[in-house]
Amino acid sequence: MVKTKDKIILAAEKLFSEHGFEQTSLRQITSEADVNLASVNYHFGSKKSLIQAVMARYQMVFLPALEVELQRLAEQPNYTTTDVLACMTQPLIALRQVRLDGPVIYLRLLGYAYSEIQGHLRKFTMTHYGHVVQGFFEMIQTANPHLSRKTLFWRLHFSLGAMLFAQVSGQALREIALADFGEATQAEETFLKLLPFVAAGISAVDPEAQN
Amino acid sequence: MVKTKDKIILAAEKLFSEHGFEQTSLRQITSEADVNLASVNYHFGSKKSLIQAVMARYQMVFLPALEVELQRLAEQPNYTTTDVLACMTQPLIALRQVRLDGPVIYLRLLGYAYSEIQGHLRKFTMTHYGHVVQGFFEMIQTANPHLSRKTLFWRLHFSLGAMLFAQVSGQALREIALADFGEATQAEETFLKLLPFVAAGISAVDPEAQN
DNA sequence: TCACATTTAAAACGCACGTTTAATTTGCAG
DNA sequence: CTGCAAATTAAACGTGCGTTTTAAATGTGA
Repeated sequence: MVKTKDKIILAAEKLFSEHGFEQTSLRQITSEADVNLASVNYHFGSKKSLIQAVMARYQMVFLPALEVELQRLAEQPNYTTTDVLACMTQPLIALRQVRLDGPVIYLRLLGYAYSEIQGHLRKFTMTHYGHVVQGFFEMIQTANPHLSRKTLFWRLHFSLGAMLFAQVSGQALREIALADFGEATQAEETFLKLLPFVAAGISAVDPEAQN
Repeated sequence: MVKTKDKIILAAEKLFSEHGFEQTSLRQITSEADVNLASVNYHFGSKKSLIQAVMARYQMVFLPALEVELQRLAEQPNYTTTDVLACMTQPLIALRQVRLDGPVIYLRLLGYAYSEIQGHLRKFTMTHYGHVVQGFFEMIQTANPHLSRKTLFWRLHFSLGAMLFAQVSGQALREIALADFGEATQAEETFLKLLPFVAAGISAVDPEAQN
């Protein structure tokens, strides 16, 4: 028998990833989960806490796995931007342990988390996994010694934006692509197409560096 | 004497660009504009119509100006991705006619429009200015004959995502950058930093093209 | 089986929102 | 000045939300 708490989590993940956090009401979630409305507040305390619980379930798998991959690469004598970015693929695949469609779900949740409650997720992530994020940044810096920290900071966030937009708008974009020139794109394929784009963007020569 | 309708538009632009469309209530707008709550529905019919009016005011300046720039470049024997992207800078500056801080306002509005009401803005833009968008796409294609339409489609939307994220999260990111390593970034500077990133990402070699 | 803590259930609360109504004020042509 | 349309105002409406309350049902250890 499936516990009420688990039914809520599963339904919340699904609806949050499809429509965003604020656009999803507790009534939709409890209806989808086939549980009573009040049980969310009983088991999680508030909607905000439910959101954090949903995110934490994925973060606690993804970020430690990312840390392992980064440390492995850090032992190499040298590495490229692409190498560092590729460290994310295995941890993403590891999210299948959480849920069969975990990788897709997580990327979408990330997108909504950043675009809706910008500050909260970043604070939570930095508090619990700040050293992983920091390490990632340092390795990108090592792979691109010609770039200033400031330029790198912005380019990493441009990359984040590209990824989040692709995930959140992914379904709509896939439909447009299909209608415009009849080529379908798989959800997982989007992330693979993203990597060379982001890698080239990050490593681009900085025009300002000539100053 | 400033008309009520104009006071509403000015206040709405400001608040929409700061907090997004859905996060901004009509009560906030009418309070900021110092007009009666009901006057929005009297002058614009609905909140949705107000949003469209706000967006249209910028689109009708930006997109025709972009068309002019693109046509000028198209007459050249050849051009690069950067050249095509640079066509956007003058039309952005032209938005100062609409409002002193028009360029910044417009980019932020774009960001929220895409992340909140994804379908609507695209539909509106394509209906009224579809040929401009189409022309932009074709010129990027011409500048990158080695890339498939599918790859180009996704990379252009990655670029859009990078820009929108930078604008919407721009204020928060600027504060983080300042706190993390003490370097301030101007709002207008963000767009300039974006161009080389996006240009390199779009023109990157496509690993899939080897297949 | 009994007593007690845990969990579920139905209903209501208070709040903020976009919108509508109806009355009043304002602007202006004849 | 008069009369009428346009504009403004204050108040209320209906809806959906997250949350709380109170009672009933369920599970559990002695």
